[in-house]
Amino acid sequence: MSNKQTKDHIVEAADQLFYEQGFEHTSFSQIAEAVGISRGNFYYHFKSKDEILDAVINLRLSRTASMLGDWEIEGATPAGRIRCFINMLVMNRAKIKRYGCPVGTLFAELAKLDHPSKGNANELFTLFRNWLRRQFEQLGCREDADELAMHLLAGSQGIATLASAFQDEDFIRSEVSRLNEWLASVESKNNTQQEVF
Amino acid sequence: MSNKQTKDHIVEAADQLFYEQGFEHTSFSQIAEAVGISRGNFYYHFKSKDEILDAVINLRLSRTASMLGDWEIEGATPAGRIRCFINMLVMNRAKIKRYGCPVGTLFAELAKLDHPSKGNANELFTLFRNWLRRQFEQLGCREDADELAMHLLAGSQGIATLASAFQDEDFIRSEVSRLNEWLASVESKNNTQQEVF
DNA sequence: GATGGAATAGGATGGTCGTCCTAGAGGTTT
DNA sequence: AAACCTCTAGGACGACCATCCTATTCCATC
Repeated sequence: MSNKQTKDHIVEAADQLFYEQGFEHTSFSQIAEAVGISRGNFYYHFKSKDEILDAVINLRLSRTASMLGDWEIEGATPAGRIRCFINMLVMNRAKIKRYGCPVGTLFAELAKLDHPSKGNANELFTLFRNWLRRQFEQLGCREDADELAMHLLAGSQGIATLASAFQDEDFIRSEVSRLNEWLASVESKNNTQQEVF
Repeated sequence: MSNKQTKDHIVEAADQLFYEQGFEHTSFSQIAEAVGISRGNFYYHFKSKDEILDAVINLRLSRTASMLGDWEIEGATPAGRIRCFINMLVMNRAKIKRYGCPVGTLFAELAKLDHPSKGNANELFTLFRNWLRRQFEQLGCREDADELAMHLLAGSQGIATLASAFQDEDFIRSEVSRLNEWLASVESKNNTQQEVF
């Protein structure tokens, strides 16, 4: 099936270009050039540019889901799993510095365009939010689990934004150690007095 | 001088539209319609769309600078002035929810486009960063003033991003009280033992 | 009232975009 | 070998965009 292969190539090329240049600013010609096929041939595989966007979002959703699945195994404890999330910032620091967070920047663009797929893109955030919430619940923070998840998610978004703005990878490192210390304090507060702020 | 007035009207209309829809997605026709002038007449006042963008950024820079000047008067203490910054999130919560942070979203878009004015837009961040750094210095945090300023700036960016993504104004409120408590802890740590974490 | 520059209107232009259409290449089935 | 389906190429189309051009209006100055 060269059909499936070409379709996947298109989605992967679009995924990368949308990340680097944004959705609106990426044209069919650019994707075609990246894949090595003709412009008009797109419409055999996709009905519209929006359909490619949805495919890209679905690709990112499934990749994110499998990454979260890996972390479930990698991290021995709930706190260790949350640290996997935090470490993602350091792992991807070079790309974050250049292009920002793929989740945050895509959502921001689609929100400005008021694009129909805005909601789909938001599922990426929800995926992380729910996963983090479950980890905090397992940590014993039943009441505040979702609030802690949101706080951590917001922290990572802010770090990515400023690291990109000031072209500063060291900032990522220092904020990540800050987050790790915060996580440790949440852990200890919860272990000792079962009360998490 | 109806000249100056028209020019200002263009910049103000562009400022608003760029915020609501993004720079690239806003066309001359839309700005013209908002101002009530003809499309072709733009080029008497501005040589290009990029020139309008620069004028918009300068407008935002001067407005921001005057706002920071106001806070110098409003806030009796350095901590009070920093609280002015934090409270901005609550004051503008409705617009942040709809369109995100004007500074962060503009920079994110220009960064993706790799636009020449990316650096100018970044000056907005620098304005806040330096102002906050000075406040933390006056608070007694000489060593860590810039780091604290960046941390707070990142916090506000993350809050704006997630509030917009999840359409949640309450999240802004809860994170703002978190920030205020954080600020109080920075204050007390610095007053009592001259050591700021 | 005549003159001239400031300001405006609106059509023309060239380019790019997403989309559509059609001809045909390649390989499988009958 | 003929019919057929999958896939591809590449040009055509209409819309929109930023930009440019030119005729015209407005208004102050003489």
